[in-house]
Amino acid sequence: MIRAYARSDPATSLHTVVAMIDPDADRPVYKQLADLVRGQIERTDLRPGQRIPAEQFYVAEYGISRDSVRRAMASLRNEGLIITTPRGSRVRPERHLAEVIITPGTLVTARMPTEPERRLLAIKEGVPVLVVQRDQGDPELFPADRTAIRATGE
Amino acid sequence: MIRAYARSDPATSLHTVVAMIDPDADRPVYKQLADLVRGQIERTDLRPGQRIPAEQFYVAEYGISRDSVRRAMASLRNEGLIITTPRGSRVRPERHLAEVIITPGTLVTARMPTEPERRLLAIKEGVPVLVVQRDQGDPELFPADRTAIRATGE
DNA sequence: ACGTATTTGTACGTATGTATC
DNA sequence: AGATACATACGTACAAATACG
Repeated sequence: MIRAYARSDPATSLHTVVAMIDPDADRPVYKQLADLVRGQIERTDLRPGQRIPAEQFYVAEYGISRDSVRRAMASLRNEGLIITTPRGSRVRPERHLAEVIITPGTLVTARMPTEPERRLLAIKEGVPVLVVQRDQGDPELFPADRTAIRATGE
Repeated sequence: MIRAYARSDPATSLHTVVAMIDPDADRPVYKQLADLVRGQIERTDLRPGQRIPAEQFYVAEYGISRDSVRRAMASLRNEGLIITTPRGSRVRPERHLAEVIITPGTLVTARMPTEPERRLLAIKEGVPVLVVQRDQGDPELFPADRTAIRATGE
């Protein structure tokens, strides 16, 4: 259960329900914040491409440490839900997937790229690679945020 | 380039080449350590299933902070290279993949599971899910460390 | 059964660097 | 130049889980 309190803004007379974070809960603070922001993304309260509040916002809003905020954001990055740059974080934009055709016999797996592979292939955190092993040759790697695999009859 | 120094152990008369970490290098300390351990895993100096030294070992060995060690290990976890429990970390054991057969038309993508999905499906950090979208029905999820997709003619 | 040691997990603090607006 | 925001890196403290004597 997510705790909340109601807040009124005297300037706008708007009432807002603000989720709370309970430092004494069983779930760690940083996971509570991750859950909260993940929920906002899944409900599209935060839409693809939209800016996510700065770390300091969450520090001030919930009275938690920057460390906890950063660990929450790291979780969301690793889930592929947000993208972070030194200018801030955004909800990951909608994916446009190019299709790669595979023929019968082809084997497909997925794994996370190593950090050097990420740099080499310009892959963001939280994005797996599809590993396509065709009958003979070496496995080919495709970033999963740009690629879908389509099976054909021949 | 990884810097190193030679060390002699008077008790055993063994000479060892020990990699070093340069706090003044362009590459961050924690990435240098991640590179170092990743290399040991790729060269199978550290084998699948084998115990990885405790955080304190790296703190003492390289004179870096626990924070840096933990961030290096977090990187390797997110790359799916190691598994960490409250008792320590190990090189991820060899995968045994069950094959899932797909017929022509089927679409396959991959993404990282959310943290709640991970708990639900008992998926470890650094393991993507394969998303199999058959002609009609809902997408099915398969943990990529237990599943390979095989395309067939019909 | 019980305490102890080991190891990772969480959470706070501080400081400084870097990139961008 | 200054403000903003994230990145790195050091420190501390205590909690939780597990293995062992």
